[in-house]
Amino acid sequence: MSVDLDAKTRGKREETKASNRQAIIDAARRVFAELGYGATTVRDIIRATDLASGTFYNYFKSKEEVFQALQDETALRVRPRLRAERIRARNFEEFISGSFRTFFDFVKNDRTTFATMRSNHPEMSRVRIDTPEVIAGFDELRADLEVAIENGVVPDTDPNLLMASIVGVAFEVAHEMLTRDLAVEDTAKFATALFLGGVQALPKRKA
Amino acid sequence: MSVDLDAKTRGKREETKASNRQAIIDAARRVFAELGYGATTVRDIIRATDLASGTFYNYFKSKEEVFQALQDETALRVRPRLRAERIRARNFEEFISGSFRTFFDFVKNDRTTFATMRSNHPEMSRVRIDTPEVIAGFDELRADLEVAIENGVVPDTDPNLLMASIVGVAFEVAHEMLTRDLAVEDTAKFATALFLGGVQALPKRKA
DNA sequence: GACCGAAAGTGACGCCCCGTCAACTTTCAT
DNA sequence: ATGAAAGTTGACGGGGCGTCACTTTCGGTC
Repeated sequence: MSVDLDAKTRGKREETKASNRQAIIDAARRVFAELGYGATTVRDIIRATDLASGTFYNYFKSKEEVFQALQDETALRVRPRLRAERIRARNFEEFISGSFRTFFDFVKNDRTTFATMRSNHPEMSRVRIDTPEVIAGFDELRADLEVAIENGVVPDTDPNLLMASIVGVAFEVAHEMLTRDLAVEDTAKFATALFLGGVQALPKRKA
Repeated sequence: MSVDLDAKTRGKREETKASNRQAIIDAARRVFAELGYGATTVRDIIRATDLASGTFYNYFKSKEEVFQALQDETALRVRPRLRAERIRARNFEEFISGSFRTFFDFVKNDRTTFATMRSNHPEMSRVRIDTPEVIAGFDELRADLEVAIENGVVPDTDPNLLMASIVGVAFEVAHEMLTRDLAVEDTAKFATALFLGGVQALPKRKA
């Protein structure tokens, strides 16, 4: 149905264009997961599809760019959940705890994505890439933090530093959670307590 | 003098061995800084010395391995400073604030190293690699945290989660500090306040 | 339905990097 | 002085890179 609809709506041209792009992204996801980001080549990716090597470059400039597309796909799945959680929150505690719980839950249920997101060489290095979609997600978070500050729920502190702290803790603690197979709930409680206690003590923002 | 001494002590053999190794590491530092980690090749590094390509492989297996050596050199410079600061600390507040101040100070005065440490593709991705020396530094920190917990200065919480949080905040906030050219003192105050306030609220460790 | 121009796919090509290895040079102990 | 061990060298086969001339596919026009 939807294929027919797509075909009629977009024509065969656009149709295969979209499906080729997705085929490359899907192949990349598989290959990255298997070989690790550093070890995989554009050739590995294209070999995992039924396209020719030249075709790859009609869609992406490099493996970095496919990787970014993958990141964006991931961010696109997580962002709405985080946003929903923040909207539901009735105070700063729910804001923080809901965000951490949602993020850790995603990480736990999607280890592979998170691992690919973080690791170049398995077990050895960790990477985090900021793509437009990821940046947009961070901006959204910062905007909400600023609202919390305006409402006096959070002291008038530097929202960017606060955001950086939250992000740093989220990623690093998530890694620890996976390494030691901790429960999402406990991990979220830890991170939440740290920030709820800590935020009250933060220094006032400078002029 | 020291060259002669070295020559006599170790013989010409060991002498040039050490100097070749260092030449490669130094070249790597320059090339990484100029091209970024991802873009540099083993050939780029070896071309920046007066050695032949084959010689590289007598010293390192890959560019990853040189990179690790660089990381270790960095860790070797920072660790003693952090350790000294921790030993000087007379309570948990000094422990935390001294560590953050020292680390941020290092980052500020050594932007290039930190940038190379963190970035593959300038402005886009960030990487942190755990080499033996880095891991040893973390272990040291965790051991001191455990002592603080035993002494009752810090609640009986999970030291690994606490360490992950500190590390996450340290790196992420340092990045923010560089990006916006914040003062070391202010940045350290922020991070310190967050943890001093937060630590008291942390959940008790599970059995 | 035949025709044509544009869009997309193809894979061979030239370039460079990879890690190895046989030949060569240097060191050092005798 | 000499020979064996340690270390250096760069050429080599294998492969990935990004490009480009050529082919195929699509869709609008008559």
